[in-house]
Amino acid sequence: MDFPPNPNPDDYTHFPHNLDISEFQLSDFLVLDDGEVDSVRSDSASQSTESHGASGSTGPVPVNDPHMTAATTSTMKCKDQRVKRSNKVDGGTRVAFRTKSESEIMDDGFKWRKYGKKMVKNNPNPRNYYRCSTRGCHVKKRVEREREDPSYVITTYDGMHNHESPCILYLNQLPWTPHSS
DNA sequence: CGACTTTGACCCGCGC
DNA sequence: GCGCGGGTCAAAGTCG
Repeated sequence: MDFPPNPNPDDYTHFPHNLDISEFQLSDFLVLDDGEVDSVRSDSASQSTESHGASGSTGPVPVNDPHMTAATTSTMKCKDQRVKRSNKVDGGTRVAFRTKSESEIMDDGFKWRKYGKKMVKNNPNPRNYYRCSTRGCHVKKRVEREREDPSYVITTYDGMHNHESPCILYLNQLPWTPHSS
C-alpha cells in the first residue's frame, strides 16, 4: 500500500488544524433569510468547541465564523435551490469549510477524483467538483475560491464517507501507532 | 495500461 | 413555456 496522499505538508500537516479556517453547516442556514443567518451561526457556535475541528472529515461541525462575509452568505444562499435537488446525497450531510490557502487542493487524507469544473455566476473563479475515488463511496466535494477574497477557498463536502481515510488505514498498520492496539 | 484531468454537452429545477 | 444556472456525464487527452 502506498503512502496516503499528502503532497502539501507545508500547507497542512493534517487537515485542517493549522489553517485559518472557518466552517459552517450549509443545511443549517441555506434555508434561512438574511437576518436569520447570523443568529443560527451564533447558536451553532455553542456546539463547536466540543466537536473541535473536522479531522474526522465527515461529521457536521458548525462553528461561529468571524470571517464570514456578506458576500459569502449571499453566495451560499444562491446554492439553496441546488441543495433542494442534491439533498439525496449520502446521509444528507453537507459541511463547508472556508480556508485561507493558496492551494485549492485541501488534502484531507481521502483520495478525490475531479469530475467537473464550472464557471459560476458572480464569481470569476471556477468551481471544481470532486468525488471520492474509493469504490462504493459517493461523497462529493465542491471547491471554489471566494469572489471577494480569492485567498480564501470554500470547500463543501456532500455526504459521509463509508470508509476510513487512507491516512488512518495506513497509520493503523504501523506498529508504533496507538491505533494498532 | 490504468487512473486521472479536462472540457463541452447535457439534464434538471427554478424563476419569470 | 422558456431561459438561466448549477451539477453531472462522458469522451478524449495526459501522466506515471
